[in-house]
Parts: sequence; C-alpha cells; structure tokens
Amino acid sequence: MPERNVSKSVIKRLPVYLRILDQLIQRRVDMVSSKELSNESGFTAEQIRKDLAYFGAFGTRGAGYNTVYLRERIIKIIGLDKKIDTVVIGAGNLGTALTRYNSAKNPYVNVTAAFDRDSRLVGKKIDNIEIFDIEEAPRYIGGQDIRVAIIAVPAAAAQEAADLVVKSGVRAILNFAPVKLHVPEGVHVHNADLTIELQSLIYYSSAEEERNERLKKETKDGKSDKSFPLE
Amino acid sequence: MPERNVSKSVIKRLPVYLRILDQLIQRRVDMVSSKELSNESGFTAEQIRKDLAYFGAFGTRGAGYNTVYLRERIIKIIGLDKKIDTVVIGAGNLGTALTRYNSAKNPYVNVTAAFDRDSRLVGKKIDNIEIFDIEEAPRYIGGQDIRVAIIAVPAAAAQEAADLVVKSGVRAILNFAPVKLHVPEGVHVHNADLTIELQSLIYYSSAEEERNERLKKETKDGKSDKSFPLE
DNA sequence: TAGATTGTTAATCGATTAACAATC
DNA sequence: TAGATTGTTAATCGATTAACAATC
Repeated sequence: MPERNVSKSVIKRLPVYLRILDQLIQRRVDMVSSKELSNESGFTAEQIRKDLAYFGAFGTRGAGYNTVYLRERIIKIIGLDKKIDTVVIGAGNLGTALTRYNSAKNPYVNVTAAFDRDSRLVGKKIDNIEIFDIEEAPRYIGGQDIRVAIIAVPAAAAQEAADLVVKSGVRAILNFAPVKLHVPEGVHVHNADLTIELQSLIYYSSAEEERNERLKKETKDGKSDKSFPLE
Repeated sequence: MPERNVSKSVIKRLPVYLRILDQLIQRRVDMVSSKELSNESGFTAEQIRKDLAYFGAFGTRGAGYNTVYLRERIIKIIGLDKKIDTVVIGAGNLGTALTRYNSAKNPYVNVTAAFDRDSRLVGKKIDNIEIFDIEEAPRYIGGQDIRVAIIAVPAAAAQEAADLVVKSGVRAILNFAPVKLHVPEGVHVHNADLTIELQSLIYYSSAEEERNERLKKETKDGKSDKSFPLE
C-alpha cells in the first residue's frame, strides 16, 4: 500500500503545495527546494519534506524538487488528475458566488449544476451553469456519478440537503451552513462556516492586554457572580 | 491574568459553542450539559469542558451550563460584546457575497464599507453598504478605527491590499486570496482559501482502495521513474 | 441523600521540530 | 569532490482523551 492513513493536517497542506507549484510552473521555474516552498507556504521546510515523504520520495538530494513532476504526483495523490465534477446545493447569494468562484478560480473542479428549491430561481443560469429544482438532485447526482457536493443553503435546510445528496451517492460535502451535519460513516464533511472564521479571528484583533482588561472589568462590574480562579 | 495563551484550536471552537448557545436560547432552553453541546458541535464533552475551563468555571456541577450566562461569557472572551466593525476589500463576486453574507448572517459583525479599485464599482452599493475607491481605505480605516478586514481581491493584488490595511491600523485579516500574506508581527491572518478547502475534501471523496489503485497504476504506467518505497 | 455533571489532573496520543545520514 | 538538500529517525512539544474527585 502506497500510504497508510495520513493525517488530515497533512492532506490540508497538499493543495497549498499544489497552488504554489502551479504558480512556479507558470513562471517557468523548474526546480524548487523545501526551503523555497516554506517561504511561499508558511509551513516549515522540515514539515513539507515530511508531508511529501508520506507518499514517496519525489525530490533529488542536493537539488530539490522538480516542479512539474511534484505537481503531477500531488494531483494524483489528491485525486485531481481528472477534473472533478461537483454540484452546488443552494443558489442564493453564497451558492451563486461559490458556483462562479469555483468555475473561475478552481482549475481542478467543474461545477456542473446548481440546485435550489425556490421555483423562481429554477431554470435560470449562473454564468452557464443551470439551476435545477432540488427535487431533480438525486437523479442528476446519481446519473452523473457526482461524488462531491457543496452545500450553501440556510441552516434549517442543510441537514435535509445533506441527506439528499448522500442518498444519491455523494461521498464528500463542503458545508457552508452553520450546523453540524450528521452523515453516515464514510461520508466526509468539511465545514466552511464563514461567520465562525471571522469570529475566531476577532479574538486576535484586540491586543492581549485589552482582552484581559475586558474580562477583568466584567467580573468587577458585578454582572457576574462567578470569579476567575486565577488572577 | 484571566488566561494564559490559549491555543488556536480552542479559540476556533468558541464560536461554535456560541452559535449553538444562540440556537438554544432562541428555543428558550436555559440549561445545557457538555454532553448536549457535544452532540450539537461534534466535539467531545471532555474537550468542551476543558476548553471552557481555560477561561473560568462557568457551569454548575450536576446541572450543566446556563445558556444565557455561558453565551455572555463567551462573547466577552472572543470580544464580541460590542458589534465589531469590519471592511471588505474587493467588491467582485466573492467580496459582494461576503459583504451580504456577513451583514445578513453574522449578528456580531458590521460590514461598514467595501473597497475596490475598479472605478465602475465605486459609488455603487451592496445592499446598503457603499463601495469606495481603494485609495480611500487608509483614511476610512484609520478614521473609523477598524481593526478587522476581509480581503477578497485577486491573488496578485492581495499583498498590496494587506499592506494597505495593516498600515491603516488593521490587526486581523480574513484572507480569501490564494496567497500567503506577509504581515508584521502582531497582525493575525486567517486564510479561507475556498479552492483549497474543496481540493483537500476531494482527497476523501474516493474510497481508500480507489486512491491506492490510482497511485499504483501511475507507477506501473512507466510515467514515473521513481518507485514507492512501500508496496 | 443519590444522581448527575462539572472542573481538573494524569495518561495517551499525535503532530511538529530537530538532527543528521544518505546522496545527488 | 564539495556543497546542497533530501528523506528519515529520534526528541520534543502540544493537544486530546480518560479518569475521577468535587460538588451541586
């Protein structure tokens, strides 16, 4: 077996390497060292070498990695050697943006259809991608053998959407709805809740001293009957 | 000091707890156990208790957590007790969607302005949020004391956009552009590259056996002069 | 009180970092 | 060959899980 179960953290970094390699290849650079990949990615050179080593020995000692060859290997590893067909469930603002964005910016993915339950949207197109009624989804997904779906419906509709696509054969879901999806074993869900990303970032937007100030003040305000054990 | 430096993984989970508490409060539930939070979040109950314990003892043994009280503490911890003003840099498809999405779905955040360098967009509005010329950004961000910016410009323009907002006082950036941003110490960047999310998910969309099959075939094809050490 | 559930300490697990031999 | 950089093993670090005493 070429690989044992490689950790999620490793897999999440592979597309970053791929993106950098694509950029290097476009600039006609043909060799790259782990050090240079480190500069572009923000991961350490050691980590990059270790990540790649899970899948084989792709470099040349003393010289680095051939960009074209390494790119080829990575797209094979991820499974991007053929363009992947996906569908977007939900053709509201976010669904529309995701459909357009992936069509325009993601060279390894095709969005082949969008679905919505709003009959006013059905039949319309996002660029040249048609919006179908959500009822059509199982037949479409089954027929086209779609394995990957993007869910961009409101929270209340997300579980239903997930059940629908899973039943139709989808193996992996990129979920933009702010709920935990319950799916059968073997189906993978990545959450991309944009409000959560932003909120956790806000924690870091005030300096540490300010944060502590804020929290201390709260306890003194008498709004709280619990006190901090440390302090 | 109320908290030592708490790890990023912990901070990333806090908004998830917050979202669940908001939902519970809306349903007029007033107590919740770590077990129930676990069901809704997908994190283990032990982990949830430990996460919260970094900041204090917010629960009642035998009873669980008061939803309203715990929510109050979490929004204080993250720094969401006042609505946070943010700006969106880039008013293309993605920038527009993010502006709308955060206005509509993120109760803790205000998007107060969008910026673009395309003069055809300047002066227009996204819902009721005005699009200004990017040149106006420093004055606006400085004047309004904006600390958080969302970058949704093309890769080639992203570093320049980052430099601009950082110079103007921004402390935290949510970056949707597919490049690593170089920022001074103390400025926080979260990357939300949507193509990368989708690509790493694709790895899991084919069953393990298929993946191995694919990789084996490649080596036998003779396209490669390197062989896998294992197998 | 008895039952339930937190808060916290200890044990385990996994991921990152450091170091260096292999080798181009 | 000498210099450079990989691939890999060992050491460290950090995060998660397990266990349980505290206590409502």
